[in-house]
Amino acid sequence: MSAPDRGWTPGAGAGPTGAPLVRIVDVAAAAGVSVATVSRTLNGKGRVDPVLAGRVRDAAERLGYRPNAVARNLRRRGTQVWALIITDVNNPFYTAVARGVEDQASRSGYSVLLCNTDEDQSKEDRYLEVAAQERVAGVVLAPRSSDTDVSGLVGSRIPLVVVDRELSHPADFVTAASFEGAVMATEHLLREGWRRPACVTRPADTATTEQRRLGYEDVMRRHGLPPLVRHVPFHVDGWTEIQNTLFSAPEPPDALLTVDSMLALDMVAGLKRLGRRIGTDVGLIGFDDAAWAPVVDPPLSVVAQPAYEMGVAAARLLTKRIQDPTAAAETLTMSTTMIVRESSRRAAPA
Amino acid sequence: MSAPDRGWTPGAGAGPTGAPLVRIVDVAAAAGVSVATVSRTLNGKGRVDPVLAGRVRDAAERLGYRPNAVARNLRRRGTQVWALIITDVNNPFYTAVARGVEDQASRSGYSVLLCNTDEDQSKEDRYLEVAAQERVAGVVLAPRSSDTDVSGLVGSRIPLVVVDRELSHPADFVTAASFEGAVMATEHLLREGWRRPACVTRPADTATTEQRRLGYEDVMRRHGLPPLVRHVPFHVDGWTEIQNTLFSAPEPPDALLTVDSMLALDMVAGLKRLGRRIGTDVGLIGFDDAAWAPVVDPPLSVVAQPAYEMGVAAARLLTKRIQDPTAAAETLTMSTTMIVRESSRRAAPA
DNA sequence: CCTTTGGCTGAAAACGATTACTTGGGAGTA
DNA sequence: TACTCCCAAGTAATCGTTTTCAGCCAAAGG
Repeated sequence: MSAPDRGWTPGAGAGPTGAPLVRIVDVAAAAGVSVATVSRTLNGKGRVDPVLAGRVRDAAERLGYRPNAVARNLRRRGTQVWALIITDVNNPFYTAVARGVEDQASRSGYSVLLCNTDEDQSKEDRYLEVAAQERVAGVVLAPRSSDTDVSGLVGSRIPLVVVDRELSHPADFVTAASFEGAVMATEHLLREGWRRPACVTRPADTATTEQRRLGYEDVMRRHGLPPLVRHVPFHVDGWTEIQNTLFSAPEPPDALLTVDSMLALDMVAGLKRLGRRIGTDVGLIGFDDAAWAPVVDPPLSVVAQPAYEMGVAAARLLTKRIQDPTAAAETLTMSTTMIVRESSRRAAPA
Repeated sequence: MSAPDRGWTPGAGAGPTGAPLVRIVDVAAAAGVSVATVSRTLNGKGRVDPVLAGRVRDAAERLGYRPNAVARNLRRRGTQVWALIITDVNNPFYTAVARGVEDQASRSGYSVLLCNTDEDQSKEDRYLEVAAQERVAGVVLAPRSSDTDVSGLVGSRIPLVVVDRELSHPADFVTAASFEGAVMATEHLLREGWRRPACVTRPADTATTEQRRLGYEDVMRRHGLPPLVRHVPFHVDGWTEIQNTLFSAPEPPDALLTVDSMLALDMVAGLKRLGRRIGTDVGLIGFDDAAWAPVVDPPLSVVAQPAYEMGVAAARLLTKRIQDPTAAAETLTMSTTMIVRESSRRAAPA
């Protein structure tokens, strides 16, 4: 039998538009074989006569056949695609994670689709739903908050690895030692002689930045100093808030610990506008070693996270999880390192 | 009729693993209606008795039914998903474009999946193939080079909008006035009194950066000056190359025009290491107004592109293209603006 | 009281691949 | 020669939806 007549013959000078796509039956007809043989040839499964295989490959080539992955995924009940859901493509930490995930994924034969939630709960919900309904092979998620609802993924039995921020739902989890990093940073500031370091952090439902705040407060308490903390929303110039509160108070801070690199950038710009010299009048240390950290004025001290390696680790866990969905959930905490540049050193006033 | 027996009853205390997913037939059986009625209810198409609709929604909720989008896409012959293929997630220009595309897409009811090709031809090929086979509703592509092969998309009749870099294949195209931007920047450098500005650009098959080089050379020629050009590969520290060539020559340049923000960063770091004072010994101006540009030492002059707006425009064109695949291809060139800070001003030596 | 109309409902046919199962022919053995 | 056995190729079931189409029932009109 040949393909059902669609009033159109493949390759016979089809019009500029509206010509139907070529399907496997068209290839089969053109090669004079059955669809099964075409499928087996193109997928390299089962034995097929070299002569027929040649005819099939010729026909496929000639007609410009492009298998419909949607149909294939339906039949195979699975894809070779992961979704990586992050909260901010502008944050170099997450893009570094993304590259790690991507590199490791392609070694295992998966493609990675990146979804940017922009710290917006409704966008995150939407992407989680898309991932669940499109039945991706797995998801790497940096959740907006620990209450992010992953029931869609769970309901669709989609393997999940959480990265950076903890989730209340149990799952494989890759993170960095945020608390310890903040402890290092705060102790460093005090050692340098700063007297009133403050912590500029993100909303309290962001797990990782809370760890950093807690690390800061822990050190302050041990030194008998009153903690100074401000929570700054995403998507605003953090400096405005800080200037109106901390720097308008009778006793302003003399140093700042920021929990991510965008906040650090806001502080550098703001302090400059206010005429405060960083490293002399005010100490500053941030999280994440962005590419620009060494060249700002003055070079920025940071607590660095192994972002790329975290991505690789997350991808490895996801591969394992796909192979064995029943294994117990693992948590991987990678260590942070402090990179001291000039912004946190206490220089003598000129 | 009820669902074919799979040896498992939905909601009847299924085991921890391996329990099949809930399908539409399961919902239909539980609600005592046909699958057609379930589909109509859940999609809000056609009239359905409120009582039955209630039973359906109850059953769907109770069983945790999650429609299989793969099957739906197959039947509907289409998705609500776009692919956005960019060459570098670490480049703030592209992430700004991505946010523009994303915002506009979601206004039109599409979800955007981001693919990062890392300036790697094989990765780009892979993602184009995935997009073509997965039959996404449309693609926004920032091509690696003008020879990027989009025949897969064309063959699968997938609407395409090209952004930033031109493609030899005809398609809707959104770009910025690179040539004019480079002309502005070069004339500005000469006006400030720099005598030997050089151009640090990317490989010659990158359309946009070539435009910038040409703009630079055009000005140099008009001023009767010999052009100084170096092409720097992606993924390397651009400075090494520049130091070993331009700055090892008998007559080194006294100013640099870089064609993207990562190159500018490399130059700032490198010139510092070499002990050259930017704005005094050497002038510097880059492309793209990255968030860090105002806070490096000294603040970086740039030619800014309206990246976010370019993304929005690309998304608009794609929506139009999807509605009318036959319309003539459009090209949109958005203007660039020069932001002069200190790095390009010629300060008197201290 | 019968017929027409209109609106819901359900049965079944797509969608386009993969793959289990069937079939037929050739080779090998008794 | 006849009977197995094996292997490649083809037939048809399947994946889980959406959507066409036919049928049924109730209401309305003649």
